[in-house]
Amino acid sequence: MKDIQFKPKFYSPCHCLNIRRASRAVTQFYEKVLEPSGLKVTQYSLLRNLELVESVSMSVLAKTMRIDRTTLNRNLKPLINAGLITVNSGEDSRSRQVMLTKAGKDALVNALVLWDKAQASLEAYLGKAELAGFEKSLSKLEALVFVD
Amino acid sequence: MKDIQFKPKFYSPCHCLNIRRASRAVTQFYEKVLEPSGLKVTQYSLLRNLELVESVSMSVLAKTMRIDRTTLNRNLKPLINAGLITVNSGEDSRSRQVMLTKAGKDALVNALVLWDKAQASLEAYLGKAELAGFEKSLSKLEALVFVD
DNA sequence: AGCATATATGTGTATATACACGTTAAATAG
DNA sequence: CTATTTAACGTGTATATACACATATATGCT
Repeated sequence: MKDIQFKPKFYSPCHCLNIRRASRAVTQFYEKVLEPSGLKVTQYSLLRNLELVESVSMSVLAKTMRIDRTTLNRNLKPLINAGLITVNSGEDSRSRQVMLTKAGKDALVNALVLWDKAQASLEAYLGKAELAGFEKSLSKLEALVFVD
Repeated sequence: MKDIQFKPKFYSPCHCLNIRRASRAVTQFYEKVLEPSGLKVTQYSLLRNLELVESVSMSVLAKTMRIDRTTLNRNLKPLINAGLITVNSGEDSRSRQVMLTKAGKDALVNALVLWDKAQASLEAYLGKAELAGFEKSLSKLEALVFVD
């Protein structure tokens, strides 16, 4: 990580835009680091969650990952096409059980090193203390979903 | 804003996912408040930026708003279709000048009240002090775009 | 003027996000 | 056991995001 050039900060009043811009920047940073693995950060996170369980239904996975169910549905598509996960019907013939393939596990192992690097870079960049406070706020903001 | 139910926080290590989830939550919150105006928060922000100038080229607008040029291009489409903005060629016949229409100005006036409400809610929710610190971190993270 | 380069923009493609709506199957009420 | 309700999904549609690539025009150099 080389010299950081803090560009002059233009006044931006909208809290929503502020977090969206930062979210894009952080995403691009992670994507760049993860790029050699061929995985997007969203895809990495999906595989990462699947690693922890034998198999999960889509609803449960969506709830666990706190993303919209229909978004999850679409996000799984590229992983299916890439052969990194499989989807089968469970006992409840409505539900669909998602699980990692061997290739998926391999991809994950490969990406893990890169992800670690991105995480460490970010921690060094912002500092552990500031990052901790920052993420506490993030956590609170996430609960906005439940507020009218 | 009624009682807030802080759901049990599941451990989520990835800094990138954390900000992405929070960004989604904040976005959904703003969208809900802005909904009566018929504008998305992104669209509101575009109109808001156009309010400040007679007309701007796409590149300059993208740079000002710190969003990708090609993203801007796509984001303007719905506003053009809704008749809220117009796009004309400037003196430099490569550049395209964007400007608000009367309808666009009206829509903006209408949305402003709602946006104010959303802003105030968020400030009350997180608290001015915490929000200030939080946005300082956001600003730093935004600069990640310039980091290798 | 003529050519190389830089600038301003659009498009193809792929992913991400989420609301509204529809379908199928399980669960429950009567 | 049938009818209604609930649960688990998928899809249509629309927006957001961004990289790679293509096009047109302005600019600078010789």
